Amino acid sequence: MTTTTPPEVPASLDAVFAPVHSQTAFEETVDRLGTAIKLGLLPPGTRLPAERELCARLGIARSTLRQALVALGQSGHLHATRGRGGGTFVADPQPPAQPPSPEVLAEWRDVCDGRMTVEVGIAVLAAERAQPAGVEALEELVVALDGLLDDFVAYRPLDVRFHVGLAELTDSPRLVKQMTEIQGAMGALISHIAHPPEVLDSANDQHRRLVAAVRRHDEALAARVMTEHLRGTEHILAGLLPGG
Amino acid sequence: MTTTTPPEVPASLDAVFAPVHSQTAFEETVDRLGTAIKLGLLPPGTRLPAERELCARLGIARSTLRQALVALGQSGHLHATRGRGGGTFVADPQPPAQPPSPEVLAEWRDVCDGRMTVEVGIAVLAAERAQPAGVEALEELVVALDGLLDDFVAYRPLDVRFHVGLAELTDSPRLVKQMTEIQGAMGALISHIAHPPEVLDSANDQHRRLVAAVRRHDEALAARVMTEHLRGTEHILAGLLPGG
DNA sequence: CTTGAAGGTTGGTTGAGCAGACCTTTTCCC
DNA sequence: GGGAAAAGGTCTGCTCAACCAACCTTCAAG
Repeated sequence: MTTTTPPEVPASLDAVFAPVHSQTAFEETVDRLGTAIKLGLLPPGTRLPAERELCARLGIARSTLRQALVALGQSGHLHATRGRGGGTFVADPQPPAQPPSPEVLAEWRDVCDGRMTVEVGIAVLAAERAQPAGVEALEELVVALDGLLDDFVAYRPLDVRFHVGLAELTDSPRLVKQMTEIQGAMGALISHIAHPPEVLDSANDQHRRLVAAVRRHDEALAARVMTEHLRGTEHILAGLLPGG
Repeated sequence: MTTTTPPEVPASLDAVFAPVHSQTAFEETVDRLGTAIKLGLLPPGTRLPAERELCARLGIARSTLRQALVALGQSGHLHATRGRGGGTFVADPQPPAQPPSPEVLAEWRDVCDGRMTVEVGIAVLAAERAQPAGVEALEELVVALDGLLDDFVAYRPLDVRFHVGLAELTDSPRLVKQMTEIQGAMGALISHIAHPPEVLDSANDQHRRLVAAVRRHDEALAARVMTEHLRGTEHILAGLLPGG
């Protein structure tokens, strides 16, 4: 046995030893359904599958699912009616969005960085693989968005659909999931800032150019337009939030 | 009340209702430490912090941490010595890597797609923000890698360091975490395929060009080189794995 | 006005995780 | 040589999330 001291763990590996946060089934369920509702993936009035079916699909016990449904009911996002023909429905109208918590605000730059990489990477991959059918669906969304420039509450769900739709062009479940997650994180940030029609008009113009680049399989252009598109939001946030 | 049937959930939202998999603290700990070891972030011989300190850092009970340490000990990745001056050490040498499971193989394309977006996005952001000091660290890694072209087992950990180092240039904890995760997923795929020196030489040449692009803040070029770099691995995998 | 499909309720069981005290081994240092 | 200190190893009891399996209540379709 030598007397050399063994190498200790360097400080650069803090990430490995960061606190673990074991997410319970209840928490993940609330999170998944909650973000899907807030993003407009489950529009107001939608009827969820019956509890007995849903808990089977989610792979959790019905009691656990009910905890989540009750929580989302108390926050006003869901309501349930009993008896035959009843069910659990997405509330219409939805409750007003909560202002972002200090923790969310503290890491807004990190969220934007995550969005930048995910969206740019997806834009490139989508440009590489896009099929005409998928591109046309996006073009329809762009047209629809043009009619909603003065109503951000209506604009936003379609905007989410556009970005998720872009991810779907990559034909990769993992990327679709990442996109919805990052859009959910962004939603908490941008739902409380003003979006004048000029801004949305400019944003949708970028959508249009992005679709054109994707259709032509121009990956570099798609990346550039997407960068510009996201930078717009970042600049607005930088002007309004701390640390900007 | 009208008689219009409420909108049901469309089939396109399967992702929202996919099974939840509540990860326990034990599982996440094994996963975190295990991948850090397998990636070489914790090199053989490294001494981990004492159990009492580590469980505090991880925010879990000592008994839970010990479960994880015991598990990693049984798989041969860790070994512990008792008494003053003892501790828990990363095993040297490490046990041979396990062949990838069928589940991992089944989704290898999805993993590669995830890697493509994460790495390309990070390359762009790194090119935008890189500081000279960080770039120099990467250049040193490239030089070191040049000397290991005929020894993949030694090459790989430094390769991981290179890519994680690139992520660190973005100064975003979230992106560093994503990079380590995707590298861990890749490790399971590529540790069992042949890597002749010519391939590694070519790969490291791409590293070199990537660093040059990052140093010059040439985002488009960085994206292009990174795409080429990753495509190399994909082609090799496509030739060896099902569904290629 | 029955019946079936839906949400709502209850109680018991299991197991992960926690807390903390205690034991054993080994080395450092007076 | 003999503590004292520092490390891993063990044990016990508690809490609470999650599960399971019934059973109850409501109410619209037929």
